[in-house]
Amino acid sequence: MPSGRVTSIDVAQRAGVSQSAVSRVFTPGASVGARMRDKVMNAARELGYEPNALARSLITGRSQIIGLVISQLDNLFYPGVLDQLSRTLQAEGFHLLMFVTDDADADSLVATMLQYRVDGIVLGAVSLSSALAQRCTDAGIPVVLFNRILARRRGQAAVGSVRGDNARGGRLLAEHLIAQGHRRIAFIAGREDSSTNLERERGFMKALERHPQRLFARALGNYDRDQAAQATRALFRSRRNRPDAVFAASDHMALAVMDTLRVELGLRVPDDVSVVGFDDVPQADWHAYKLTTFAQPVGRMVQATVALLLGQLRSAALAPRNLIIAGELVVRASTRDRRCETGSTHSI
Amino acid sequence: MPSGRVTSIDVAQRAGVSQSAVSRVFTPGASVGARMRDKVMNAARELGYEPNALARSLITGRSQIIGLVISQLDNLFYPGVLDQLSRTLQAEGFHLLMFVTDDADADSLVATMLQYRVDGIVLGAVSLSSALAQRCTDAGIPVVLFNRILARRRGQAAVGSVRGDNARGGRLLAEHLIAQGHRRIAFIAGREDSSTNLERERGFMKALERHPQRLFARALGNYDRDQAAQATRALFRSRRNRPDAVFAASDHMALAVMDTLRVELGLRVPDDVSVVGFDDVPQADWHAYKLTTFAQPVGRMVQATVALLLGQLRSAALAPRNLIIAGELVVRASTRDRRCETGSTHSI
DNA sequence: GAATGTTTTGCATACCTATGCAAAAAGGCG
DNA sequence: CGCCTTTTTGCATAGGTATGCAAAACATTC
Repeated sequence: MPSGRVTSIDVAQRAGVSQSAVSRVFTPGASVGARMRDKVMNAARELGYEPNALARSLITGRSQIIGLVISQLDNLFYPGVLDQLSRTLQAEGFHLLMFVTDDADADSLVATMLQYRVDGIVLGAVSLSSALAQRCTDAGIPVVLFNRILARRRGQAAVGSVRGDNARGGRLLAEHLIAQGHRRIAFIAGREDSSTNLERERGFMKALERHPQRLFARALGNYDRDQAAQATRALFRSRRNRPDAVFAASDHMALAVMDTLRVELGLRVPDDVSVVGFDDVPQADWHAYKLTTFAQPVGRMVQATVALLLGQLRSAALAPRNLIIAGELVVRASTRDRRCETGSTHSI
Repeated sequence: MPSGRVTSIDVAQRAGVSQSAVSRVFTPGASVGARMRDKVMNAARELGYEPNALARSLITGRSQIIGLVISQLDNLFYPGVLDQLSRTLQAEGFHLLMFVTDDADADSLVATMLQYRVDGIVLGAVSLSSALAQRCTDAGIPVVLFNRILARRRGQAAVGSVRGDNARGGRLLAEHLIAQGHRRIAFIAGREDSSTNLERERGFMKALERHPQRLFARALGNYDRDQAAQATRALFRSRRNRPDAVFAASDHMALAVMDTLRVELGLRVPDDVSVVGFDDVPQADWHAYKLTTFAQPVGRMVQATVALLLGQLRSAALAPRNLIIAGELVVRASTRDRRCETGSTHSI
């Protein structure tokens, strides 16, 4: 019995067959006789043989590994994404090579992933230089941006993307606040270099202008809990001239806003101030918050991401696409209800 | 210029040197002359060459990949763990191959990881059959259980583990509740097949008995939010005979308990009921909760995990160890304060 | 039982890099 | 400049598997 790692050759010798026979037994869909299969399987079991996925990948050119970069794991939206993505890919026989970063761009990590010959790349809440995107495209490795989009210049490498309907979400939230009679609406922005914030803010602002209404105040939260709390304090510094509603560009920030309003500033939500967020993270539905928000359907977004990835993988000719997954307004109890002032919970 | 994947041979030809020279340039610490290095680097840059990590791993026997199985990503404790673990390993030049599962045991996933010849394995909130643990040990692959421990039988393969001081945490929480005058203390258990729950409950019960005091009631929450809410309803079904304090075996459950108590049952925390949890997840410190809990230091636990893993990797002789990382009681406002009934926040 | 078609098997090679060994080049010193 | 030591380089091979091709085994039909 061989001591260290046991190879297909060891199994072949033990079973009295050729190495290629062993290989075929472990290759789904290969042509193997029943008797041969039994002999090999027995020998393999006795020796504790497992095919070496690295060697296999070296030949086939497929590693069955998808690289993932994620930048905001503390943002409550992303654990769910990771969970679903991992499960979905596992079901398709792929595995996740994971990278966490704070950088807004993922270039160095993507370079590492290229060394591992990943079959595809998912970038969550993170961007990519066009130079590296080009390298991926050249290498035939599909890239999908999750929740981001690349400003596409002429002649630049095309990478796919999946995102929620940020513009529509911003608009619906604005319209909801206006419909509830708010006239002093403030906005707390996410990272200003992110396409999500850009689109959400733009949709929001357009809806305000259409009514017409000016933005009452604006502050920067950078998708960070502490900065969002800080921004809230700044917005409510004056005792005379305060907002009567706040739109935070993500639930993660909106929850911090609610906490700050209630505990530090002694204000009631929604009686004194309405708060809305974006994403519909699990915590938004917790009794303590019941946050009105725009729901991004994580499940469908992940499905789309995987579909895009595998589609390009299986047919290299397939052009990358930029998908927008529809979401919906979820009205809970963090916004006042003009018609019946009970603040009851209902969603549309 | 070669079309598809560019190899070290392509670079060698372009630079007019041998393939081994190219290899050496990309191998840290190899002997290469300055002139040679320049030639090779230039050729590599021009062709866009990246060493093939798979082929490299095949030879060196080191993949620089650590396999991770995690079973409860929805549990608020684990995103932080994942974040830190990934960063720490990245800093050491390792990468994470990630698997998510619901199963309590990780056998099938570990088998897959063995195929990828991972250098080490971290199992988060999940267990392993002794048979497969043995296979890992035989293959020289260190395994570290995070937040779990394996009942070790005689002659069984030894795997390392890192966990918080569950027993002490349980004891301190019990003593705190008793010191605040509670006499009807209920417990909501996590998964009963988990060592964490076992140890926490045992420490808790021992402290109760020592005072002496009986457990008022017990329910099962399985580390799940909905089940914890359900358990809360069951514990408070009777209007006459209710607990005056609840210990939930994890913060994740404790937060659900607080929500259920306040909103569904109209009880005040801590005035009517005190609530304590375990872990000190970020949300425990949110204004809406201010949960008294036992803090597990994620950072130090991750450091220990990585140290254990790399230690065994670098010196195969090193025996796996079972480490317990000290934590501390964090008293916030979810437990009543006997001395001054304001419920102010302070931690010890 | 021969002729034909189909499935199963083995042989040899390719995938891409690292590394031991020996040869070559460079450096040091009197 | 010649000799010796050290560094740099190339050669050849190994690591473990998949796969095209041709040979062998088997099945089918008349």
